Amino acid sequence: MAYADQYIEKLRKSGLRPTKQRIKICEVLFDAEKTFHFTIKELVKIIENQANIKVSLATVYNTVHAFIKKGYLKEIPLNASQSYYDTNVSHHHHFFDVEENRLIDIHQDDVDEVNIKRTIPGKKIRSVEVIAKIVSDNQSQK
Amino acid sequence: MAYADQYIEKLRKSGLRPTKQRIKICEVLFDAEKTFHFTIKELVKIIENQANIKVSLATVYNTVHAFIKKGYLKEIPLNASQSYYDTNVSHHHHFFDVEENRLIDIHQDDVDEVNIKRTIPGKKIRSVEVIAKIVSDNQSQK
DNA sequence: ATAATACATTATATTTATTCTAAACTGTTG
DNA sequence: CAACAGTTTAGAATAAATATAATGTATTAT
Ligand SMILES: [Mn+2]
Ligand SMILES: [Mn+2]
Ligand SMILES: [Zn+2]
Ligand SMILES: [Zn+2]
Repeated sequence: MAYADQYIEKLRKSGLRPTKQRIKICEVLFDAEKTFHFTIKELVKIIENQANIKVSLATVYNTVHAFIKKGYLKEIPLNASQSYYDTNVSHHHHFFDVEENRLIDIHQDDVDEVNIKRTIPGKKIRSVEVIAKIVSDNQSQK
Repeated sequence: MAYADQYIEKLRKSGLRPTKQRIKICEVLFDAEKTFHFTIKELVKIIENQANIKVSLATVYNTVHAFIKKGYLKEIPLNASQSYYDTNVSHHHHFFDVEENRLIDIHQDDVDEVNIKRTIPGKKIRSVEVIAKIVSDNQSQK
């Protein structure tokens, strides 16, 4: 548990006390070498599989929302039935594989700056996100 | 009810019989001079306000989904709690006013073609959508 | 360290969007 | 018009998300 201090700091900065449930959540979210996308249900399953401790749904939701508010996680709206979350909080875009229901990151560098030639009076742009839906390329013809 | 024939045709092409409930739904959706965005709840309210007939939630959901499948409506994912729908089925993008929870169309012409310099083997892009979140521009300084 | 306090966890209940069910009803076809 | 296929509907079921409130734990004060 070498990284525990970082998690404690993250929790404290989010206004949360470092309890063992929350530290476990941090381990799963921020210990991975790679960032990843998840649903709450998947996150709970990961925690259950790799930990001996029990974490209630309410705690997971509360902690995830605190991290979103603080910018340690991002929420990605894809469909109405369920939220997707992202441990990659850098500015980036996504492919969404509609057949496999899977998100794939597109680095900001891999998309030319999106130039919107229209403004709304009294409003400013806070963020711009691109979602490219992808499907199997069944080029069986020819 | 001059446009009824068009609605009947739209329904038939969607594989639906033209019942009076469905024609009423079409009137609300496709009679407007302008396209608009709506939630199911809002659509039901509009129907209730302007019609003498009763339409059940199940019928509204089923009809909306049939139209989406046929391409007469588009679904716009914005948050996990509720789906937004769009009667503008042309290729376009959106501002989303996060304070007022309101969608605003951005014509395709108002956004330079989004150039994604990355591909996924075996997959092809079906659609590309841009969502720009906007907030109040409180330029009280200076 | 101990006690007091504030905050956290949890099981459970609630809310709400969406989907399902099955009985009554309606459009279509011959 | 009869027969059939498809439709509407109220209400039930489902499932994500949030709220509640009793119990437990980290922190702070003593
Ligand atoms: Mn949604
Ligand atoms: Mn839901
Ligand atoms: Zn991502
Ligand atoms: Zn639109």
